[in-house]
Amino acid sequence: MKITLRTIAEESGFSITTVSRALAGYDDVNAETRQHIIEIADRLGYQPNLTARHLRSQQTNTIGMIIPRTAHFSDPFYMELLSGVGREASEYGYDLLLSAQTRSEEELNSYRRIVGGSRVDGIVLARVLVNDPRIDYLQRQRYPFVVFGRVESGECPSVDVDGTAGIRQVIAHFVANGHRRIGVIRSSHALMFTGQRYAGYVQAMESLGLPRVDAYEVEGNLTQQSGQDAAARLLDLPEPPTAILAFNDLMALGAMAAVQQRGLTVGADVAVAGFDDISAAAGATPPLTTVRQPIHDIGSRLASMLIRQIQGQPLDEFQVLVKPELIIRASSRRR
Amino acid sequence: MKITLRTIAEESGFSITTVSRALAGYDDVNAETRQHIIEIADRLGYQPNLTARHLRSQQTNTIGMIIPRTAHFSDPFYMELLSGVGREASEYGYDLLLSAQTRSEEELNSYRRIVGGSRVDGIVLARVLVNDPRIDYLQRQRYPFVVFGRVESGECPSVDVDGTAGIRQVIAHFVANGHRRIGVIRSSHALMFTGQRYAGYVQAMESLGLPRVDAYEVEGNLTQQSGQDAAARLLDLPEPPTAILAFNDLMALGAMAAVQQRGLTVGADVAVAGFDDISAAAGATPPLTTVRQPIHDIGSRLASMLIRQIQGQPLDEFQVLVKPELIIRASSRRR
DNA sequence: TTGTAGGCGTTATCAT
DNA sequence: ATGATAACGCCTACAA
Repeated sequence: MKITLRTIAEESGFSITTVSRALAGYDDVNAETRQHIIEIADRLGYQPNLTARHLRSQQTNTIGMIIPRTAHFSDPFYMELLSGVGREASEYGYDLLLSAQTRSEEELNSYRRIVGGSRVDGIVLARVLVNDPRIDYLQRQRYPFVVFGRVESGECPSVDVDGTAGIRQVIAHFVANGHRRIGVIRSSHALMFTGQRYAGYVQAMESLGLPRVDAYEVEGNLTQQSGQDAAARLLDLPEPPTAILAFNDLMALGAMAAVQQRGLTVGADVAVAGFDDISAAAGATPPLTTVRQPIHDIGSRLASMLIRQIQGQPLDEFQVLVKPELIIRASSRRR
Repeated sequence: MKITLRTIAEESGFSITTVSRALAGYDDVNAETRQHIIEIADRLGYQPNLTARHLRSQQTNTIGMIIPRTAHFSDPFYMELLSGVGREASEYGYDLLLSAQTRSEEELNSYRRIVGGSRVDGIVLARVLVNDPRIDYLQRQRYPFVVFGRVESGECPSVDVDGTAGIRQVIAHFVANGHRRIGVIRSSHALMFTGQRYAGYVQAMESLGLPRVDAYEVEGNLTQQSGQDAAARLLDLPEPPTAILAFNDLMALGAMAAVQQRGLTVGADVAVAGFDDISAAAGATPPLTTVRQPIHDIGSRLASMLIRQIQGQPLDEFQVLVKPELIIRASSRRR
């Protein structure tokens, strides 16, 4: 049977009000009374009903993350982000609510349900789209949220990595290693970060005086499989690229698989590089050259920005831009 | 401003009750009335307050996992389990609440808070201890929960891997490769699975006629660092083991590092094997021989068992035992 | 077909 | 120092 304030009130003979205040530590309660009440509460193992408390206080001490169905639950990017967010949230005494769309649900509806339903106090958003309807929605609702990425229109707290600079570094590295035919497996232009990374590609090619070849540019959907398929198309070209740059690590790992499937050696025959530095990147065979974004730390940073915002504290920095770091590993070295 | 049933009631001129029933699809509402109400609800973007609904219905459509502080949030074991649990939960339309202890909190208190506070409808438990106080607590509360692992006393739904058989296979594999001096980095005997895996070790050594040497047996705490330290102690012995078996992959990876730090070659000079097959295992250099437990799938299985239990459906199997599989990779092959 | 009333468990306000 | 009352937003007997 559930122990509520009422149980303790009846057991002790005091009113629910007094019990509530005694347990909350208010000082307008007789010391003996409090003692007595606390004793009973302990004996009965009272735990306040959090749902009721949340309803009453209109806050949940919980922040939320919604995992898109496309990313599945095992996308390492989300998992690392998650671990950073969760870690920091727990420092603040917040719980983390994870929600995935139910089978038939539209993604935006998940947000409506969770946000409109006051299920959490704030939301962490990742993989921002160009003209992201989720952001429109959250802004209109004036709901606390933070973004992994960047939002041009309007201000919302965000942390992003300079994808343009990151990709420029990769291309420069390729070229320094003698590559001139560079293939790109980019992500959809619907994604915000694609534009930034693509700009890095364009800038680098121009400043290095290399022509951009249409056929060297293919699109993947961020999964490993899509990277493998995309790389296969590149390698099937009459004059295939000698270096392949994928816009995330998962696709880069797929590209390595495609290269190896053709009996070619990654690094020696075809250089491959990615973006993210998920933990599988360092462990791959050969280890993957990539642009490191400290996903875990960014997650922590986002969580603390979000919680500060929820608690009405001022943010020291509103839009954080992290410098990415090029991690050169064997996948882009001529053996 | 928040849109509630009341808002719609006022806007439409009907009572809150009628609005509630119209939106819930009850058929004792005039078709026109319903139409009208739905229209207003849509226009205002009404979303039911989930906290209120949960309080009223006494259930949250949420299952919980509590991450122990010792494991941190980035322990790959928990992350993989999490992804399995989350995936399946979303199939059932359940959300997943993650909670870590707050700084000073005892682990059991996290359970008291979440469970006693009716924050979730059920709990997934991992890393069971011998005489686990959490299980005592949950059983006394008659709270729905499932366990990754095994519980001897009493019945609770669980999924476990046959650790004894798994470890026996590893030892047999070592011996078949000519190893006779076998070091073991085991986990604490406070953990339930340690006993099972240790039994596998003892059985294998006896049946193969090898003596167990006290000095070849060291303890780690499941982290990579502890594995590295433990392996260092083994390698410092006058007659160090030629094969090292760690009770989880993270410690095995640490052991590989220790071996390599001494300028020895993993596989050729010292064989190393682990347990779990976390994704980093296949990616390690060299790839790690390990006993595979399908953590992700087990997580899914657990979630579905838990939710069925919550919904009062009968379970087809109560205590599931999964056969583990020995995955032989380069870390245990003589080059 | 619609509305009134009560309660889920908590906390805040206002009397006493 | 203590208690009665109301409210958070929802749902559901029961009454009309």
